[in-house]
Amino acid sequence: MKTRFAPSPTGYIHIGNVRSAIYPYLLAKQQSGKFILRIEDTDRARFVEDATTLIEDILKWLGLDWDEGPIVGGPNGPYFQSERKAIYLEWAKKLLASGQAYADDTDAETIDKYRKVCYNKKIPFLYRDFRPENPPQWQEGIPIRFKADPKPRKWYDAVMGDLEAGPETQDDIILIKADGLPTYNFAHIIDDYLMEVSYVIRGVEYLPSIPNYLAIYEALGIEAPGLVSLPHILAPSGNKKLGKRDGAKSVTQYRDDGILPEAMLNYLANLGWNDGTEEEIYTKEELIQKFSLDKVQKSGARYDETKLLWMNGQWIRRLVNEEGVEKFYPRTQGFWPESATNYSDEDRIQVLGIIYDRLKTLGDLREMTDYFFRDPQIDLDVLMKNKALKKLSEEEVSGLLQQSFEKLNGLEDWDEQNLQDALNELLAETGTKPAVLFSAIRIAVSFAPFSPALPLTLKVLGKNTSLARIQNVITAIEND
RNA sequence: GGUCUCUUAGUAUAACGGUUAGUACAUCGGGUUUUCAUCCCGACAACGCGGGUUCGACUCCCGCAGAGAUCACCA
Repeated sequence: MKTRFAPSPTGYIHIGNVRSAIYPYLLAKQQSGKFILRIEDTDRARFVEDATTLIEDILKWLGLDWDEGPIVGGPNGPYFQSERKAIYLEWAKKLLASGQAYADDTDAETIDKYRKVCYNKKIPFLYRDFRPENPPQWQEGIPIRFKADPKPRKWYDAVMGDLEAGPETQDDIILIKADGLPTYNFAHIIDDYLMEVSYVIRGVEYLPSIPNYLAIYEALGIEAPGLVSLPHILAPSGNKKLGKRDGAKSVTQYRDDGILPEAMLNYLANLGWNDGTEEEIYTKEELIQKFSLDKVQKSGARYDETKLLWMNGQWIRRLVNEEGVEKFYPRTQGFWPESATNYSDEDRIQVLGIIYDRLKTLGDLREMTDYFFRDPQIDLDVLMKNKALKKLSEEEVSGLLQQSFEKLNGLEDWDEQNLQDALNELLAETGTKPAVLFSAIRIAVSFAPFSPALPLTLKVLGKNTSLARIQNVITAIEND
């Protein structure tokens, strides 16, 4: 079992196209086979300088390590098509020699004329109907065309099932362009053969071209690999496939926003595939074990970022619960607010330990933890207009805070249990409901729209900070 | 227009021809000593249409409709 991911370095990788890396990877690993990365850079006009690095970074981030390809090398390199020019030409010449291909110097305008003739007659345009009678001798600079031998074709697609196509689907396609580089249509066939790829997994947009590929395999006298078509991932709205124009975010962007690779892999693998059970959280290892092409959905699946976010939250909780906060902590590097800069890892781990179950992305840390690292801006309106406090006067709130201050100030050990007990006693002593007392303290200490459970928040804030903040609010009310 | 493909709630999906058509996200409601979230409970909500085959069809067959892909010296 050998599979491949063969992207073109034409820009960033978005969620619409990583899935065609994920499935081949899973399949290869499942069968203890090899996963190849090949860069299809034959289109020089669309070539983007850093795109290859970007592709490599994303695959590494997702944990999709390739066994052969750029960086790691392999027995059938090079793995950049631009470096394989001579190989393609050699194979094209074989076809030329056997009369299964021909040199064709017909210019674009003439071809366009043919096309228009058919268009006006409302008949399908097939270049083979206009095949030049006396093709020139091939020389550099002249494109090479395949000489189609159209016939009914049948093949099996592990996702789509049994497929067939008539002769009208096959035409004289360009094999080698005028610039001497091969077209995708030809290059991938040679590469997959030479690299011994056993399953070619790609998007459905290639499906209409498969009869042509079958014809080329036949002409070359080589066996076709398994041909698999993957349905598109659809944009959130409309019925189009997800693409850059729909604002499809790059995978890099999601990584930088704090999506975990586990969640990304899990979500994408599950979009259009399930193992027949109701399970939907899978580790990479489970995916490798359970994935199968015949359970891949045939229709396009709509991309749903909300579910990705939900799944990311699930993964954050799962990882923290399984391996502990300390082990998870390094992943949060770079996601903390500026105010946390001068705090130690230990301090941040404490905060992470009480806030992680509210995170949807790691990026949420920036918004949700600021008050742990610096004193919040006191805003008495926020305090007094709070749902639970708005019926109280400033004096009453101030009184509550004063009582709380004294009670908490008397605490010897500032730990969760003691804080909880003290708060319970305060409740009895002040004769207020939790909603009132806890809201007052919580807001005084954080001025945040929400925070973790009060005893935990106070504990992590520490005695000095907590008391100082309460005192500051009392003073602010006095001066109001 | 030709060719090919697809069709279960808003979304992703499950259901070897026999189920009150299941699950998850989203939405709405409720519960857990504040808030937000987690967690738990509950509600809403679907077999594109029309024929057949069958005792019985989401499931098999045919037709229709709708949607998508593709018809490059791009991949």
